[in-house]
Amino acid sequence: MARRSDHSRDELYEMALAAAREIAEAEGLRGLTARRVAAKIGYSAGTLYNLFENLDDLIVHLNGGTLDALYEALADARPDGEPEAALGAMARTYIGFTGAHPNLWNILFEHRLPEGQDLPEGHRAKVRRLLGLLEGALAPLFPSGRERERLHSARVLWCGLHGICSLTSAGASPESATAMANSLVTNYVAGLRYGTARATGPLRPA
Amino acid sequence: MARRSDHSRDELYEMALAAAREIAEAEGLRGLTARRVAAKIGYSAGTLYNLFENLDDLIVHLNGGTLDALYEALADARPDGEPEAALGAMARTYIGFTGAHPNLWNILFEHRLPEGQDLPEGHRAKVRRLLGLLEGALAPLFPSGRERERLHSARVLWCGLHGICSLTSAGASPESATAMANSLVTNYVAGLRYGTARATGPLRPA
DNA sequence: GCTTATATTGAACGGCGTTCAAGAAATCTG
DNA sequence: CAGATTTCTTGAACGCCGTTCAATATAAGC
Repeated sequence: MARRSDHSRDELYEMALAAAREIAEAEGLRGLTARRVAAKIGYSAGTLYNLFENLDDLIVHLNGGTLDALYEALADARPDGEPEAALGAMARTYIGFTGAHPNLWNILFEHRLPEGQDLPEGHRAKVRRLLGLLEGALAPLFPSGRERERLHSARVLWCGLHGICSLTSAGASPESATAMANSLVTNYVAGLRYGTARATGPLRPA
Repeated sequence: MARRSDHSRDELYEMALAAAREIAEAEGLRGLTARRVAAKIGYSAGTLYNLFENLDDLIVHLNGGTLDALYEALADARPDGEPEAALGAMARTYIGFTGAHPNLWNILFEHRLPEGQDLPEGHRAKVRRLLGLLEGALAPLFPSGRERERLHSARVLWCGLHGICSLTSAGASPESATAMANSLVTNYVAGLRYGTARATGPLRPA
């Protein structure tokens, strides 16, 4: 019950998140408890409450790290070239990430804050940053001045990709996620390119 | 600690599921505990374990009911006519369902069985039945003999719709789910109709 | 009426998130 | 350096949780 100087506060913070990530990756949300994280770093559970508001807060931080890792993977893989090829490559990278870290990725969506609480602004910013990658790949399809439509299409593709990975991970569709993503990208972009230009108003190629 | 004859086993089963649904609808997974469900129907927690294997099993049954309700809503709303119109109407119905029962719909995906366990076959069948509705709406686009491609496209749209509702519900994309669904359906189907017929091979209209 | 089978329960177990008084070490003050 | 002060850490505790089970009172079968 005494003060220790084994680690600085920042070290402790990183150790706790790393331990949580290890447990989460191996066992998912079910195995991720405050007591186990604490035991894994050799401190008592109470110490975690000096670093995080509570377990929900710890998980939100864990998810922030997952979003960062996802961003790095996608940013590295983003190729130039035709939107179809770029989006296809990003989709494959995304699918690869979900396959490599299924539990971490699932926790991104399984974990929900209690009733009234919203995710911190930083979390939303991380998502926006990811969306920006898709927007970049879509840029050749939209003339300047149509950024709103471009963002809209990026969102649709992002949602579609998310749905593919989500249902694939849930085992509901054993069919290859990659094939579905290819179909989504190919046909949706084809619709944008030569589309019927209905109310949603995608445009002719620039 | 005595046997009662207030309700039959089937009545008890229905009462428990109804109570669970009420709690889940109001408070989500966090409020759904065995003790509270039992208290709500005026029995002890142990009695639930005569009706269900455990709390996970109860939730799986609850989710089965949600899938049934979703199927009924979509089956009722399925219109005839052009695929775009039919799929758009189904998407709006789906989005309406998720808006009317956000917690029930979320539990469908938040709840995950422990490590080794898979969802029962009945659950998969319910999902397949839902997919069948989309396949029906896509039928005019595919000549007979191309059922495989039709199923593939139905899956892609299903995933896309799921992704839209999932991320909308998570608050990550405040943009209107309906607008995104319209864009998805319009452009994806346009891609199928006049598509580039790449490797994934959607066909010309029949 | 007697026996058998079944349903129900309260208590119990271990684990959970979280709080907090107590105390020891680090730090500050002179 | 000593004494005062701040900070960190902890174990115990609280009230939950899912789940099990012996005990028991009732229903069902004969």
